[in-house]
Amino acid sequence: MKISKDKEMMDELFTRGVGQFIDPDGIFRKKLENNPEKIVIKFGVDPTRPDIHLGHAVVLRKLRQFQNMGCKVVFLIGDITAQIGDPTGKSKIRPEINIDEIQKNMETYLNQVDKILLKDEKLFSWTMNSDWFVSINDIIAPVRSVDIFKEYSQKQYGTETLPENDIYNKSLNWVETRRQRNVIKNYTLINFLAILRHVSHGRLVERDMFQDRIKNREPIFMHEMMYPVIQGIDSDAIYDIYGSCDLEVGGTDQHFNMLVGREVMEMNNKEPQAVLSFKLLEGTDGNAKMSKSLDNYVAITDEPNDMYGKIMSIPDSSICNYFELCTFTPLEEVEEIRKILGVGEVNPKDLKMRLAREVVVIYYGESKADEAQENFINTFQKKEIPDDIEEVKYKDGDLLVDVLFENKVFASKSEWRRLVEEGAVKMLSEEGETKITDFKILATPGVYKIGKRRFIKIV
RNA sequence: GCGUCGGUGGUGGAGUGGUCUAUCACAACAGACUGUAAAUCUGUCGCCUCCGGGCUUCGAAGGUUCGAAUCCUUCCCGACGCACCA
Repeated sequence: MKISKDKEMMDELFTRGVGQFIDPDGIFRKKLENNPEKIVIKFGVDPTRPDIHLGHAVVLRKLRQFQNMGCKVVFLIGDITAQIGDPTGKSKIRPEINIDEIQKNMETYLNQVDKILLKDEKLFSWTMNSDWFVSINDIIAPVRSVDIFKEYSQKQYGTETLPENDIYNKSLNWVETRRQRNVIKNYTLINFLAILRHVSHGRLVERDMFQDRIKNREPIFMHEMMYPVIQGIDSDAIYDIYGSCDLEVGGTDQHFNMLVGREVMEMNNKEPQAVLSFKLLEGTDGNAKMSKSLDNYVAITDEPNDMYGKIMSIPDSSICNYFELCTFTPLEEVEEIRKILGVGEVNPKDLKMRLAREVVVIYYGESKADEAQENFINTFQKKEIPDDIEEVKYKDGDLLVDVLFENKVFASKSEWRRLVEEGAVKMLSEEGETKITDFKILATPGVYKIGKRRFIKIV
């Protein structure tokens, strides 16, 4: 009985939310069954986007399941690769980001991860790919530029002591941290070229998005083509540092890159990693994938009310996917929901409310979820004033426009003018709503409603 | 290196001397309606305004012109072709 239950769990582990699972001879699965505590799972993290949303959560929640079985999860912070820009999706070259920013982003990221993952030393670790792609020379050399920089700093600050974030100090720091982490390997140009010997041009351009670009006569830059190889080298490095790299997880958009990792490991005579890629969660607008730049995401740090509301705004067609990818609702039940929805005998709104509640429960618990549900019903179904509203201070004689503009409630005064003309701004009181029609009205304390869902309290 | 074509608002993509803040679509925002922040319909969609208007945008910098996104020069970036060949 127990065995069949375990098998069921195992099956779900490799199917729920999964796009593809590559584990040719079942090596990974066998190891998971026999020595889960020896397994190292790699997960690449983008240090430019510190907010974790439900799309990432799909992967993270799966990682947690592996942790529960005793596997170690290693976050790979792609500080170098972030500067390259994964060619997936947009063709834009990403802006350079500096070390401080990465550090800050990673701190926020790792704090949020607490909500889902365990962080014991045995089950969790992280590393950055600058640990093996950057050498000290990259930071302090060429010597000339450092001298120039020193000179400049001294002029700027007028002292002999350099500021804390001075590049020279930074490089010393860097040596320290690097020593602490005890990284063995450095990838030099020679290593890199040796690996590239085994990677053909055809292999790299075969991916759809490059083919599309070629067809559309759009540019493909060399550094973008190298991206999968570099990501593959990461796996190789993790193997060296942690003694193993058994599985890499990521979205289906990462599938190709992760497979290249297998090849790199193979050519270095290592057991290639298994690859588990996840279906992409669509955004709240129902199309494309959830992403911060498209602003169609639900962050796992969103307030319960917000989280609930955002999920309520997904189109009906996304309900089932969300159930599968974002909740613990058993798969048979999800299937049932799919059927019911198809027939149309249930109001999709009710299913969506259940969905929204279940997701909030995962991150905030039952009581908060109930509160959020109640708040939603009150605000949007009964049209009452929500509980917590952003507050903004005013001084006597201030115009309402200025108060709101200075607090960045909207981006320009023209926007305000438009909203007023459209009758979108209302002052709320005991008696009901009063539409504001004069855009030069003086600010008075009270609750204001802008559009359907923005509330501002002036105090 | 030579040649051809191209670089436009959040995105895609029109416009090749005045009527251009720039057609259109998507996104976004608002109003109506509803089953909800879904769908649909309507409107708005550079900034500032004493509502008369003023100011700023079409890769960058100059120039021609009464007037330039549109013409010229130089530069930057890309696609394609030719040449060169380590």
